[in-house]
Amino acid sequence: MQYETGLFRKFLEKRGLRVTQTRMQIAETVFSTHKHFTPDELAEWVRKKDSSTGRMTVYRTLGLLVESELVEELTLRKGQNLYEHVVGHKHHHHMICLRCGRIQEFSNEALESLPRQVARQKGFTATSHAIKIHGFCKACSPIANGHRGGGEGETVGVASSRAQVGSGEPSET
Amino acid sequence: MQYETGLFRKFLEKRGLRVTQTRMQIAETVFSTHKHFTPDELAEWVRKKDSSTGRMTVYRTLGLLVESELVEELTLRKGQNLYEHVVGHKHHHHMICLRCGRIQEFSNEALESLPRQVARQKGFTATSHAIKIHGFCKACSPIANGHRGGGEGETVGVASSRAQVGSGEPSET
DNA sequence: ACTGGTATTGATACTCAATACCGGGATTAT
DNA sequence: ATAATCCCGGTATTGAGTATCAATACCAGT
Ligand SMILES: [Zn+2]
Ligand SMILES: [Zn+2]
Ligand SMILES: [Zn+2]
Ligand SMILES: [Zn+2]
Repeated sequence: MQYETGLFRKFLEKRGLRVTQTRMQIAETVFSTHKHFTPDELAEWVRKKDSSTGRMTVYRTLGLLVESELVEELTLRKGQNLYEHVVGHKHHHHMICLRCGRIQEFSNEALESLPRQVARQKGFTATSHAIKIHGFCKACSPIANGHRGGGEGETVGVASSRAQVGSGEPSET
Repeated sequence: MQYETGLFRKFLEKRGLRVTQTRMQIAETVFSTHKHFTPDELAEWVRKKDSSTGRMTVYRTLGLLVESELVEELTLRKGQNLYEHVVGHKHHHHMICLRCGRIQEFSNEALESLPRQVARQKGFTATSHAIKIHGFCKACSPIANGHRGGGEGETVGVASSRAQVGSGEPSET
């Protein structure tokens, strides 16, 4: 985490931006966890150290963190966006459970190189890619079995949020 | 297109919903093209046939079309969501140009089977997946070459919308 | 230390997409 | 015909994210 804050500091300096305590405190909070989080959750965490920190500043700093490529913006669901700290965390993608909303990570060698190649073939220069898998997690698969797809009156695809931020703390590691 | 409307009709009946003219007209409009569209664009198209059609009904019917799995909801960018008619259109994924915003489609055999397998290994039952590639399209690649990534004052990643709905008509095929 | 100039911050107001709600109208069943 | 539903479309509301702006913090030079 020392390392990440160093990188962010360097980024700010290169941009001619000031290294303020507020910014660094937001960054530290982000770097202190590898959980996915929303801007509002982050704001809440930050306010435990400095209750005066405004929502706007959190949004702006988050923007800087994304530009510096130390944080990634995910687009996994509607509602508030999710972000994650990516330094020191193996590049990965996400599986989203349609029933409980839990988000699971995975990574695979072939899935990393292929997209880039396919793009190249079309004259497209890929800089990044994101893979999103929808379905049912281990716990929910048994329940959901038997009736998927089609048009039953069951309404499976709900619950698309919640169930993934546990405590009110970023939680180390 | 005859075919798709038939499927939608069947879906409505199975659900005990009424097959109304408004609903079918919205569905027909959707099925008459394979372009990506926003709810408001769709509403505009539909109003060329029946100017009294309300925005709400378009949203609701679009919801039904998604539930029936005849239409897919994409999550490619911020702002208004994009939708596309998927029946009779080879399953594919998307490349989004960071400069001009153009969206290009692609498909690849290996990329179809792999995600499902990877998910299975983790006890996850995949029902669908989406792959999104960011980068620079053929036209924009030369321009963008030389300076990507890092933290220059260049601000490359703009223009994230526009440039993909040409006419005010759905346009056959 | 003082001063002038710039960057940062946070409250408020605003935009835009999506949803909730409701009353009137159409359709179906009795 | 009458009652019970379902459908429709306008309006109000929510919710996430952005723009604005005055006050403050910071910095460099004196
Ligand atoms: Zn689950
Ligand atoms: Zn992740
Ligand atoms: Zn382009
Ligand atoms: Zn497409």
